[in-house]
Amino acid sequence: MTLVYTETAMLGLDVPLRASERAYRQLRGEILDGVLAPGTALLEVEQAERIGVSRTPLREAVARLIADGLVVGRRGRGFEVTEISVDSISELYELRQALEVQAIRLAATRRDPAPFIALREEFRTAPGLLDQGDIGVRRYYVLIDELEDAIDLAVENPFLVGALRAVRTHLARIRRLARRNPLRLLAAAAEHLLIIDAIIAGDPSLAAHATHIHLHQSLVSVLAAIDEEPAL
Amino acid sequence: MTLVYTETAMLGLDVPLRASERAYRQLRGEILDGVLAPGTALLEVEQAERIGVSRTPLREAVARLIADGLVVGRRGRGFEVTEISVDSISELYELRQALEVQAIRLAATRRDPAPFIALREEFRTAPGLLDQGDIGVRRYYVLIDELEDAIDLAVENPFLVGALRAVRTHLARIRRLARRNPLRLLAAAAEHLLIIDAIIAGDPSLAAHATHIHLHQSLVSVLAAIDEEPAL
DNA sequence: CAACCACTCTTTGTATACAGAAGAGCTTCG
DNA sequence: CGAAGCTCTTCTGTATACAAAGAGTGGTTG
Repeated sequence: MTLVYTETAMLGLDVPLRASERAYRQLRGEILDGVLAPGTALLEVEQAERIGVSRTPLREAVARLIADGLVVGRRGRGFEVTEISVDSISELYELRQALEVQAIRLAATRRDPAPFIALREEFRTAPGLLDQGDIGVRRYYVLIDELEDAIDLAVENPFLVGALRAVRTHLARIRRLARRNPLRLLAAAAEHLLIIDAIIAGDPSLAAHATHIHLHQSLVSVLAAIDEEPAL
Repeated sequence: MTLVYTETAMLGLDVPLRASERAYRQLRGEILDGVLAPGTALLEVEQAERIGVSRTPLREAVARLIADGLVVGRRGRGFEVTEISVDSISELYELRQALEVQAIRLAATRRDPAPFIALREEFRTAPGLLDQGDIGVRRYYVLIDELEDAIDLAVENPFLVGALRAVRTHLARIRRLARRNPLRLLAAAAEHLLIIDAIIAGDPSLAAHATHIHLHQSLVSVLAAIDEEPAL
C-alpha cells in the first residue's frame, strides 16, 4: 500500500539504488509493459542472474510483486505472472468505481481550485492533441496522469490514494491489451472536462456521477476492444 | 492484496509452517493486539532472535507488514510500527465506506439469500447475547466476522474483497484502542439487521444507504470513545 | 503392459557471513 | 566552554552456502 522511495530516487538521480529496489522496478515495469507475459514462470536463479542481483533481493522484489497482485505463488514450482481474464477486468472496474467516485467526491469537497482550473485549460486542448497522432496521444496520457496526481493531492487521504494506486497498476496492464480507439479518447476527454468542472464548482454529487458515467463508458470501451482482438 | 495461505494452514493444522510465515503471523498478531505498540522500533536481529528465525525470513515478514501498512521503514535506522492518529481513523473510514458500500451493493445484487437468512436469525439473538457480559460480546464479534465472510463470498470480487481485508486489518487496531460501549453495540446490531434484510430483499440501494449510516454511526462512536480515553 | 516405487534433479526456503552506511559519543581544537 | 570532526559501534543490505521438499523419470514388479 505504501511505497517508500529513497530521497535520491525522488530527486530523480540515478545514484546506485538498492538491489532489491532495482529488481522490483525492473520486474514491475516488464510485467506492466507485457515483456513478461501473464503466465510467465519466474524462477529465482534465472531472474536473479538476468537482472544482476543475488537471490535475496530478488525474493524481496517478488514478495512485493505478490503483494501488488502482479505475481502469484505456484504451489511447489515457483511463481508466475498473474493472468488477466475478462472477468477480472470487470471486477477491477467494480473496485475502481468505488474508489474513484469516493476520491472525486472528496476532491470536489476539499479542493484547492487552482490546479484544476489550470488542468481545465489543458484539457480543452485535448481534441487538438488527439489529431496529432501517436505523439499527441502520448501527451494526452500525460495530461491524464497530471489530473490523477491533482486528484490524489486534493483527496488528502493516504489510504484511499494507496488503494487507487494499486488499481492503477492493474489498469496499466489492461490498457496494454486493449488499445483504445481515437473516438473513445475524444469522448473521454469531454467526460474528464465535466469532472474537472464539477470539482471546480465544488459539486461532489455532480463530480461523482460524472465519474460513474466516465468509468462505465471506459469499461464498455475496453471490453469491446478486447472482444475484437484475437488475443486473450 | 492477495494473501496466499498454504493448504495446511487452511485446514487449521499446526503442521510446521515456513519460518517467514510464522514470523509474519506472530508480528502481525502482536501489532494488531497492541503488544507491539505504535512507534515501536523493530530491529532485525532482536526480533529474529525473539521469534526464533534467522534474519532472512524475518525480513520477508517485515516486507509483507510494510505492504500491509502496519510497519514503515525509517530512513537509515530500521523499521517501526505505524502510528495511528485520529486523522488516520477518519481517513480509513472514508476508504472503508467506499469499499463496504460497493461490496454491499454487489452482495445485494448477486446474493444467494440462504446464508443471509441464517445470519438474520442469529443476529436477532444479538440483544440477548450482549446481556451476557464479555463472553456474549465476544460471540457477537464472531457473528460479525461470519457476516463479513458471507458478504465477501456474495461479492465474488477478489479485488474488492482484498481491499476490504486490508481495511479490516487496520480496523482491528483501532477497535483495540476504542473499546465500544454496550449501547453502541446494541444499536450496531440493529443496523446490521437492516443491512441483512436489504440484502435478502435484493435491494442494493437500501443496503448501500443502510451501510452508509452504519459506518457513519460507527465512526462517530469510535471518535467519541477515543476523545474520552486519556491515551493517544 | 501397466502401475507403483524409488531415486535424482531442480528449485525453493533458511542460515550465516561479510560489507557498507549511518548514528552516537568522544576527543580535540578554536 | 562550545563546536566540529573523527572513530567506533551498530545495524541494514547483499551474497552465498546449505538443507529440505517437490516433481519428474526411470526401472522394476505384479
